[in-house]
Amino acid sequence: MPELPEAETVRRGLAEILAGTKIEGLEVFHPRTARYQNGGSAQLTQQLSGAHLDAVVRRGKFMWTLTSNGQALMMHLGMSGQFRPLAKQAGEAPVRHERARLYLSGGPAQSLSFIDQRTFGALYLSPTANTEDGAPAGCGSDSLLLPAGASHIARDLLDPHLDLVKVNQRIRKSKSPIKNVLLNQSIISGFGNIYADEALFVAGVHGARSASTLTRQQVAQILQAGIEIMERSLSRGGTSFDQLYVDVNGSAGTFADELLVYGRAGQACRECGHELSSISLNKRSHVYCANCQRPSRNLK
DNA sequence: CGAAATACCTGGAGGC
DNA sequence: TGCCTCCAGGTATTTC
Ligand SMILES: [Zn+2]
Repeated sequence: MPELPEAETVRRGLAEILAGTKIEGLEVFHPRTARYQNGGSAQLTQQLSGAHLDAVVRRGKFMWTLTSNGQALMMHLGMSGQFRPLAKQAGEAPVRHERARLYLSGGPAQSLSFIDQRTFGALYLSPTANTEDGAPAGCGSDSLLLPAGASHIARDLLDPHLDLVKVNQRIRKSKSPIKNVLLNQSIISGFGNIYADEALFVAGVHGARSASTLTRQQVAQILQAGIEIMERSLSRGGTSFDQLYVDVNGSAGTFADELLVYGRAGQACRECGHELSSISLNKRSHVYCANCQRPSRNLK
């Protein structure tokens, strides 16, 4: 499931494939992939044809590239999106789960396939505006132009312009379970179910605890754990838990075997040996160690 | 406004 | 072997 490290791995691959190229054509094989596009796949195809592409930028799990018509081409992986340069010719039948295909010139790839089993991913054009804080919109470019489609997304933990002090305060204003707050992309972006569980475990905080009951130091520990885990995962190409995630070369990430709690319910805690528990939080599973992560207060 | 519930989608896994 | 139900999850939308 693509979260920040997986999105950044893909962004780096996409940057080499897309930056400086021209879109010669576009085919959309599944209308849901263009569901956020005004006018749907017909408009997307029409407006992208002939467009020149700039750098590939990422904020949280949202990626985009600025186009020569003044918009941003948004590219979101959803939970199973993959971008693959498969050297397809126009008219060639789509491969399994291929939802859209770009035809390119001026770069290393003649085509780029968007493959997305669960169709939670999306391609669409969005207008842009300068960031309010005057800093670059995201990772991958110095441009301040932030797409409207990502304007509600907070800066992420690997963004040098993230204000950790303000984020810490904002998190502790919420009475919601801390894990729900971490998953709220308008407060802090980049976390998904995997890295939220991992960061909470490392910080020794139970995900069901109300964020407002946590100390500034505890929230700082969670955020610092998130930074370190995401950086380590990124250095290993991300987490390929179930093969739905691969990079632009089709390679899986290798961080899955370093996960401490995600997907390990019922197994022994790698810190203390206690059997890991799982509860439902926000309709998502939360795996934790009842010994290392106390529901109320915690002293390790 | 914040926050919670709901819908979307597909295929793997498990029960019978 | 086939059919059924449950589960996974990022995000936009709806509801309160
Ligand atoms: Zn433990």
